[in-house]
Amino acid sequence: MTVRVRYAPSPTGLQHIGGVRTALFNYLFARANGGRFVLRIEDTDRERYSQAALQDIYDTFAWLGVSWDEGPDCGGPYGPYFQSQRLDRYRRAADTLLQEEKAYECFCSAKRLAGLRSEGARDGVVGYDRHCRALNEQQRSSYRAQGITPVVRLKIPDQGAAAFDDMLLNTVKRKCKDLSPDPIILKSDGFPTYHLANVVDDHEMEISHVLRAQEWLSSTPLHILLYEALQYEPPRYCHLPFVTGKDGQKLSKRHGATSVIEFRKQGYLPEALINYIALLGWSYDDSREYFSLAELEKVFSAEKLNKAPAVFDYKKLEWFNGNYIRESSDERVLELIRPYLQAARFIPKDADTAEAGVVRAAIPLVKERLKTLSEAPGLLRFLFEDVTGAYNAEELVPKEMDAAGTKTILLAVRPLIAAQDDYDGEALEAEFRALADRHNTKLGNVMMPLRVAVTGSRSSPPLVGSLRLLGTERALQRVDAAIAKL
RNA sequence: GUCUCCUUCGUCUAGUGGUUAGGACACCGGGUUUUCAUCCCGGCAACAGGGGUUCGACUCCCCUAGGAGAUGCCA
Repeated sequence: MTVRVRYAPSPTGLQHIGGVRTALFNYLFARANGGRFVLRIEDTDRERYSQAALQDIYDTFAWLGVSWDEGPDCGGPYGPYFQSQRLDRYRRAADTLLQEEKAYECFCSAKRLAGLRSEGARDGVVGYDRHCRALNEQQRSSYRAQGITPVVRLKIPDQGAAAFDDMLLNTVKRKCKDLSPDPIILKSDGFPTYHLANVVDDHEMEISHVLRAQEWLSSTPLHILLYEALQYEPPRYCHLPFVTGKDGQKLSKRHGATSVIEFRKQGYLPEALINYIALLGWSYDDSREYFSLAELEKVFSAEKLNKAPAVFDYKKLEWFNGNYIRESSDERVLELIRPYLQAARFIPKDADTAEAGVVRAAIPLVKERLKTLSEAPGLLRFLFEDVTGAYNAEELVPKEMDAAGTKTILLAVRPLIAAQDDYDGEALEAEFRALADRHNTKLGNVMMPLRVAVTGSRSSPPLVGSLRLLGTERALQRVDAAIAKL
């Protein structure tokens, strides 16, 4: 059987970690099994539809490097891939069900339904009371004459059960009486609900496997009933566990960033996100966890999926990100951090400027210190801004020294720097060492005051390299400013 | 309330009847180092609880507890 899977997002918000993981697993499943990956836009909710959200779907996956074989942007033999352009098919399916009396029209007002819900909440009874199921043709005409457009509800049998075989959960069986009574499948605006639309489309698009989040598990029996009523063959289902925050609840804003675009803005690399997300509910073996997308496409297997929910660990993502930054070429890191430095107004928008040259030279100094790209401006600030106001005199003074001693050291360091022009790293360091010896102190007690003076912070990129990037003139100014503070 | 799913270190997980229960992140300690970071070494730390089945259970079954999800003219 040809594997055909789909990712079916609804363009109502930004692509978030959970959705992207579902998409990734579908994509990997298709790739690993020589199948096709389809993007289908489920834009049946006109209230929440957003053009920006649609664009975000395209942007997110382009950035991640995940592409589909068929979709609204690239076409394919099973189009259209916007559900809003497939309304006739849903209508036809609903009409068939109506004709065969497997569904019925319902004229209940939103108000009546809301009343039902609040009564239900009080009495512990939930769901529609099937009021319109008993309507006769005369009553229906009368409602229609009043200008009420009906919705279509599926008749859930009160006997029997719906069962399916989940790839992860094995046999799942639900009694019909435990299903929500007679759910709406076609709304009064002529649009289908998710239930009808996904069944019709998965069938027509010949989707073989549906990997989706476990939040759908409880409505899958309903979908099975729909497949039976429509006399379609259902696909193979695989309900993926949730991605949660630290508190075990569905990942949401209060846990931190959730949309991919936010991670992107914060300076995460796509390969880090892909690698980390792939490991949320999936594993390869007992030791390997470092994978490129291309490698995942080869080794992904649904048998290794986990059925327990996974907590999203921001720290581990950071660790992956730091690794991928370190593994990147200096040239790439330069390109990656450029926008951040531009946003900080450290370098102009033009690509090749003197400032860009300095940044290029700084990459080796900062690369292994970056967990996210957005940390770059902080590490390099001293190269672009005067930092003499960023610290106070106490920070200049090492623990085992006093202000006077520190001043002496800085005064002694000054001519060493003044004499530099090529900044031979080893030579300068040797001179600092000699100076420390002469003053009967540790190298650190020479370096720390100088570091604070030059970079404005007790932690910085390697000092000698930083001095070289700063240049003699500015370095001396800062040493003088530090001396003045003491 | 009802229905359902889930349960191995703090976190992600390996494990499919016999293991000193392995790895990674985090954390702690040590080393390298001019700070920070990288890197290296080491440490802490788990089978939710109770019953079975079995010569033997983390692994199979049942119950309990805890967590989560669904219960929309949203997906």
